[in-house]
Amino acid sequence: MELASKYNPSDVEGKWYQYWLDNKLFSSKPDGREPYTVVIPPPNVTGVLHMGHVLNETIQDILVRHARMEGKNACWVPGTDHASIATEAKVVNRLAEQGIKKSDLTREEFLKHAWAWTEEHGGIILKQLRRLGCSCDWDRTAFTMDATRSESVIKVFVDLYRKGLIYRGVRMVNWDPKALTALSDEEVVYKEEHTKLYYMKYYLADTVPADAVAAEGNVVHKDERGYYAVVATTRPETIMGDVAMCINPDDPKNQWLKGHKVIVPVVGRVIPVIEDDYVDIEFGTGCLKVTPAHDVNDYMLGEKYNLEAIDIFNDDATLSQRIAQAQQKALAEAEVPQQLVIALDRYVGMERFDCRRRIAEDMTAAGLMEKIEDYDNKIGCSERTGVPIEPKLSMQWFLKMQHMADIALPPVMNDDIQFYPTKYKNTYRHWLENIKDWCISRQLWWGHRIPAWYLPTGGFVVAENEAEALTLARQKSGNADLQPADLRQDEDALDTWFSSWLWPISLFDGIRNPGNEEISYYYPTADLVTGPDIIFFWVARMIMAGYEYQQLPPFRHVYFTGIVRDKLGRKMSKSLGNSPDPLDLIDRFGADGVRMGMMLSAPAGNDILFDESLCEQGRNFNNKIWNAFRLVKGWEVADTAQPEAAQLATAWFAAKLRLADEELADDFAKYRLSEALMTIYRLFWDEFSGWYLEMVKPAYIDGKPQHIDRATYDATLAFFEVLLKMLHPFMPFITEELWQALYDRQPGQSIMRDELHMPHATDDDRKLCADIEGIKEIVTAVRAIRSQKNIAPKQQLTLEVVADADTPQLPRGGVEALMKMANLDAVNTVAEKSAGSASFLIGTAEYDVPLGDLIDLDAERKKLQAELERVEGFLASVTKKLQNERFVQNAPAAVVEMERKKQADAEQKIAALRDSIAAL
RNA sequence: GUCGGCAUAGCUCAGCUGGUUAGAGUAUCACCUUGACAUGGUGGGGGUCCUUGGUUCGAGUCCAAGUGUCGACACCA
Repeated sequence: MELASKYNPSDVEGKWYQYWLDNKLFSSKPDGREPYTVVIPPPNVTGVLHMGHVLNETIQDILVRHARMEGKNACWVPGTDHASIATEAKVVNRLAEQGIKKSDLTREEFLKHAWAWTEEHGGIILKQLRRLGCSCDWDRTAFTMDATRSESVIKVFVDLYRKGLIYRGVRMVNWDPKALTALSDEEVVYKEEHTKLYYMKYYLADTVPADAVAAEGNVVHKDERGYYAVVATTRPETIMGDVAMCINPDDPKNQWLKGHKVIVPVVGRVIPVIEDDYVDIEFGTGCLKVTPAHDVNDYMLGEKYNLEAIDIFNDDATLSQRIAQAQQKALAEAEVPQQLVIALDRYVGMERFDCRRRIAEDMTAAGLMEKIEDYDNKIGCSERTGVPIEPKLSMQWFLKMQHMADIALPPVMNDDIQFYPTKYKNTYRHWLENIKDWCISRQLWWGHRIPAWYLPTGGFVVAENEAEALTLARQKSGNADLQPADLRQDEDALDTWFSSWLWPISLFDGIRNPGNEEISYYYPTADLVTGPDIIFFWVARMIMAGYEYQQLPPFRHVYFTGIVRDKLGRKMSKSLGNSPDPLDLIDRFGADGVRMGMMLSAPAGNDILFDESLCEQGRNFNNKIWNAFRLVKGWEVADTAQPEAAQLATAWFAAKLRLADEELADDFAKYRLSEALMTIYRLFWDEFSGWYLEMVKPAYIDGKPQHIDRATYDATLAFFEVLLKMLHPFMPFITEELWQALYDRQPGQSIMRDELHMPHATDDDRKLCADIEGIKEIVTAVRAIRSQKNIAPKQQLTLEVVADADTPQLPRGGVEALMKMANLDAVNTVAEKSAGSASFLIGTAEYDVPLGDLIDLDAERKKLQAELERVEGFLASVTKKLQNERFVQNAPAAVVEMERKKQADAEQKIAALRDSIAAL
């Protein structure tokens, strides 16, 4: 078999993926084995693969393939999310490009377009996951809006409503004026902005007695128009909704305002001054304008003091006609100076930020603005559309969360569900302890429509379908003649997360069909791999749903990945253009190379600084494996006796593999996947290729490679197979390719199903590995001498072992191995080191290499002198420790003993070094 | 503002319940066009473990304060 000297991933990756699919190697059915279940965090149905996915999906695939090779029944369920608001926004945009406005379409027409878009773009990302090698059970592919999932969502809504956990009511919600929908608190992100703080004049509407004004501590404003209070705000346009001014009753500056009335500038409405200790005396002037319709805290004040809420905006955050009406009403009720009033008609229909600019200008011109200052503020914006949200009073559906928090907090706190890294337990607890009700209705069409029907006479019923709704409606209204057409279904859809919180259950049909074989077998799932940014959106809510509907956690472990950043630490983003296209990377480095590049620096929970050079490292590793394979498969086998060196090498490497397996098991148990990969990387590159293969490799005689003995050959292939299996979860493609080529395989066989079970390592294994480490140290020392003296690797040298009671006995075959690895012609035991030789110490054992003319006495002396100084320094620190009585008294005997040994060894080394220097 | 994480080689990070004058990968330097692999081999250099105190016989590791940095949450109109 002729093999190219370079591994070419594109030749093999597509081939083996198809092979895995053809042979149904990813598919899982309940059986007697232990299940290992992972549900994918469903990507947006119309999304495309980005680096964050690559990280996330690679980790899942590693865990799944690892479990599969342990003999578990691994089941990784893929699927996509309908992403209500994001997808609807995309569809609206696309329609806009075609000149179609959403408002011109009926719900049915719009949904037709949305489904068309979904079918056109849906599933692209799932295809891309195949390029990455993901071993999902594709027959199970689900969608949050497919029939099973949709029915599950509706069933849960009805159930929660009937339990009294879902209610409908008017509340202050986060309104997205671009998407024209309410949002949950979690969908609001705060952005730092440079804004202005406007100080506006609110003139007194009545007379203040002179003594009240004169009282000490008051800060009084007065101009030719009279007395006025100053109110600071970032949103001057909202004065149109002002219904009160509020001061802190203990604020000395504003005592004179108590019990009076002020005039809202521009608007002309006369409003009372109320008192509440909510107001911060230190902020601004201590005077707060109260606009209950447009601020959460003002809403609270409005409730408390029974104030009217004047909604000044339309749904798209343009100024409503209502402001003009309210002004007319106000002006009719009280007489106010003309100069304080501007007719509000001019602002009607204006966009909110235009209005802010205009009203600030108008007020300044009218002398109603005291001053304007720069101000840094954090503005709540819609996570999806990016526009500032508008607090708005609105009728919505809510889920009561206290009960959910009560069932979801304990299991995480007591580690029934384990978080990696554990720091997220704090974040989780904090959120659950301060939880608010979840606004679950969205003014969108793309999503699960709320199963509530309104009766013609008022009131509503909640039911799983129209027929059931009709029955309930007839009962409720007492009108047995009620017809379907008399009922009107709620127009709103549910929050996307109201379907994804059921994902681990609904994927196994556990909502519609409780206790079925699949849900009983696969649930709880094993590991969830996701980003900490959706800990509240998704993780916490899945835990709630899990306990509410299965009385069990949805998963046992949560692995939080970090954010993928570029090598400068910047978040990858489209606008920065610093995000590589994963498919392009796969084309260039192979999927295995990209997976390795991703995993090399991805400790759980830390952000990862992604650098293409890591993929290059992955590709190089592939090439290394490939070439090791070429070497081994190129050997010609003969039935000759196994050399002692090879006997030793095979025994050693077998032990090494057992030890490595234990290390890997530990890494996997702790989810330290990048460390596991690094362990295998070094095992393959350094130990196997660098040491083992070099030890057993047949020599060349007269330019011809010798044959290898069968025992060594067989052992080597077996080692290779174990290494491939260890590596398979990380690099599925090359390991399959080589596993298939290593031995004759039956059709349909795969490394994926070739379980890896290693015997435990023993103390003998550890001893043998330590012995080999000793040999490696000697080899390295001889190589260093070559390097320093510029002696060609081909030139043979002689090693002398200075015999001594402490000189370690090399294991059988050790000398032979040593000679081969260090290219020695002999290893002689001597009583005294030769003159003109370079010497070195391994532990306390002394070795030297006679160099004849090549010896540079000066350099040698310098080297030995430096070493002597180092050891003397070391000895000094050890001796100091041992002279400290308190150390000898207090430290454990074993520690003291070890220090004594170090002292003795150091002394011995020093003596040997002095001898060597003298001998020069 | 409240809470939390992190700070170790140029870079990215290990370093477990304190106990060899601190390790890996990568980068860098020197040498090597050897017969699996130059996407390679061999060897080398590189660290006041953020600062200051404390506990201890002993601190990279534990405690406190500070500095820097990142994040979560809460926000002042």
